[in-house]
Amino acid sequence: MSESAKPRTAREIRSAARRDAIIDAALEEFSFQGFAAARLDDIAKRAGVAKGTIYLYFADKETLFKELVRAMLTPLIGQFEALAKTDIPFPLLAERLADVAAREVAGSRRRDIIRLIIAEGPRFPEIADFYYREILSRVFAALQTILTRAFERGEIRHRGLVDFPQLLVAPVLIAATWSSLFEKQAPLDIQALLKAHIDILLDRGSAS
Amino acid sequence: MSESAKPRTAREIRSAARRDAIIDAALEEFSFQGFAAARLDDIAKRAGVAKGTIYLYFADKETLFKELVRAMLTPLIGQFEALAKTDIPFPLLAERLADVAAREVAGSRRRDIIRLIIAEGPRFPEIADFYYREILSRVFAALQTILTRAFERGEIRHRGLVDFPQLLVAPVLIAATWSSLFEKQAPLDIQALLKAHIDILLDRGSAS
Amino acid sequence: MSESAKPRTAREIRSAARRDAIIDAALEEFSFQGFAAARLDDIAKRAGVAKGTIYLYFADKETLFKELVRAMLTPLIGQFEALAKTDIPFPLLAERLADVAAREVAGSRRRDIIRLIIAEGPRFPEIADFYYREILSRVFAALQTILTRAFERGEIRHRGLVDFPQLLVAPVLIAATWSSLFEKQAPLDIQALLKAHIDILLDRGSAS
Amino acid sequence: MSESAKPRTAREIRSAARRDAIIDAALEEFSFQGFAAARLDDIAKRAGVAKGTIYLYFADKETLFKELVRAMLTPLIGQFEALAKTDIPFPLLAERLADVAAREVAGSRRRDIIRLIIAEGPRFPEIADFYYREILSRVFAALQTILTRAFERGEIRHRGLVDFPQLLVAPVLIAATWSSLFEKQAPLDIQALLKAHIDILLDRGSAS
DNA sequence: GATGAATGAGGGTTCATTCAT
DNA sequence: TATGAATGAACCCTCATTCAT
Repeated sequence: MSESAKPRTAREIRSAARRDAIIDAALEEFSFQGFAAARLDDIAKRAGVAKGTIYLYFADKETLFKELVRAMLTPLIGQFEALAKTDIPFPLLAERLADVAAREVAGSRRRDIIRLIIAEGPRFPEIADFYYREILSRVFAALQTILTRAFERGEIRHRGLVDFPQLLVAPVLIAATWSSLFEKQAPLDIQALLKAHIDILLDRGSAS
Repeated sequence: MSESAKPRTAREIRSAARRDAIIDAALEEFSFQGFAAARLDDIAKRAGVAKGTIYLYFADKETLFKELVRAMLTPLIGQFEALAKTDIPFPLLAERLADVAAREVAGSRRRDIIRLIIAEGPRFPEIADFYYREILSRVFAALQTILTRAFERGEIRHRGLVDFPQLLVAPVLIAATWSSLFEKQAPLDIQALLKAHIDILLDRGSAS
Repeated sequence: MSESAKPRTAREIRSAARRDAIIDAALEEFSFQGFAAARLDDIAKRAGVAKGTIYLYFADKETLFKELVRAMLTPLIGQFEALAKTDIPFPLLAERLADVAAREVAGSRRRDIIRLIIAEGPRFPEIADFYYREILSRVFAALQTILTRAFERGEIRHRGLVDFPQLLVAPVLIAATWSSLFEKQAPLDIQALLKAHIDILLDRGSAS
Repeated sequence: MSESAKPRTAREIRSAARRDAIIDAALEEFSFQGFAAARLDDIAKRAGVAKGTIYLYFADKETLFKELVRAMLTPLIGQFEALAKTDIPFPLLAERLADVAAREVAGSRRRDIIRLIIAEGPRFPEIADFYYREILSRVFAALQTILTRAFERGEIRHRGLVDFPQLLVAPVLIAATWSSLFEKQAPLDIQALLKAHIDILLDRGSAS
């Protein structure tokens, strides 16, 4: 989870493990309670460390929050950009993207990060900034490449998708929030939802 | 804004106005700060009343929050269900819905309520419950009626949309959150986004 | 103790009384514990208020400390400058000053303030600044006037006293700190000490 | 700086050096911050040792503080008592004392110890006790011998000085605190101040 | 009803002290 | 011996809630 160079000594390994444990616990607490309501006491307890220990790894609550977001999102982007570079037919690519999205979204942790960013973004402009700069802008740049190519090849029929790649990912966002909030009331089959989405975009499997 | 029976006496009118002022102020503060970080002091100041006055209208902070969500959402639903009952062609209906959504979404207040529900839902299951029961389930029931009819009439070509009405509204959600978080970094033309969405669903304006 | 205009309404009177009670309690705690070791909890308890109440009157611990010093010292200076303006013979004036000093010094409160300034001055340059600007510089200006006049009249025989008025007040300082620290080990007769000091300066009562 | 028997082995020498380094660092930190506000972390850093190392040499923070005071003051007294035993004329002796005082006072370290004792005395009665017993009482005993002899020889004309040796040292105290607190606002010529003091006591250099 | 001073529990943060390495 | 990561008690400050006016 930590993006820095692999630690070598026993102490460094334990230290990195602790840092990760704190980040994990923080994700759990922050995403359930929100930033303000989460208590460092609870995070410490969940991470199995003393309250003061958190301050050996993070300057304060806010820094912990920002590091958490950074740690969760950074690994995503490389994986995604790699996928964008492959020159496979769009229908195949779309299905792979849907697969990854469904798994990443279903994996409760990443879904909660998305919720956290939506929830706390206005109060932490740096978070929104970071997220836009490091993640969104790169994701959308890659998407635009993919979609332009697909449109030129005739794999998709609508310019609108090229202009608004948001339309491609919108169902992922709704799936993430829906399953986060209404799982109890009305569970959602994310895989099927995304499949239907792709079918519509590719205009296949229609009608009868 | 208050949904209760119209007040009659001068005192009742003043009282209702105060209640509304508090709710308005609360929306402003809650949606920017989140529930936990918002301060009753600030809400009172913004509403132009003393801190203690809030307790004459709401039992406590949590109750104020729930009443706020209820007050903001309840008026929406009637308006929406009325629209669903009209038997106009789907393309026309879709455009009207997009129009309403764009305006309601652009109107910062409602967009912030959506963000609030996403943010605080997990900590206030009653809010999520209420929202699902009173709003979402009714919205989706209406949508299903509309979409089924449209599908049977051949106005839309994909069953998937009938099974997952979420796909119809997903762009509204992404427009709401995007404009709430990234207006500064990359403003979004919501009207154009929704128009492109409808064009894709109706398979019109495609290609060249 | 508060230097502001006399409060009039019942609430204002109670409010001013509370402020004074807090200042009194703070003096007690700060002068015994020092700034860092003093606990707001103890100050509140001693003042008979809740911890939070202190923050209604003072922005934080540091402000309370500064206000305390200001409140204790400000009333002193006027009284002293008035004395300096009277044109009585120096020997008489010196005795009156000694009297005031002995009483103010013996009055444990002022003596503790002096100790506090000595103790915390280096860490609170603003305190040292304020003390020098508002108190010391004015005291020494007045003293210089007094001593110059006395020297010209032949009431004192040494220029050195005019150049270093500190020599006039040095015994007051030592009396204050001595009685604050070593009362138990070796009580000091402050009145007699100051009388001996004046006798030396005036070169009277010498030898047998 | 350590008063214990000279260490012999290499290890003992290193150990004694460390102890001294810690004491030096502690003096610096304690005298600037006061006992409560000084941080062992900073002392360790300044001494160039790890935090835990301090506990190998001192039981706890309070013990370190007391040892520090003891270590700084003990060497003073021997030097002073030696001076008292010499049978030189009082005017000469007084000038030598003034010289020593000016140098010891100007040397920031000792001056800060004085400030520390004044500041922390009430909270550490043992410190005040120790200081009175080991230093003050012996200093004043020696002074009384000196002053009695000087008075009997006619070198000074006032009994008061014999009864209150404090009057002899008061200017040293004021010089120490003044230069510690108000160097910036109004620097003090300590040598000249003490010279003027002696001139007054010896009744020389008077008038024009 | 309306006010806002007062309360005090709660949480973020610091730091003396310990102890495994 | 020496280290410094880890601990957790303690303290400043905030803020939801109460209540006398």
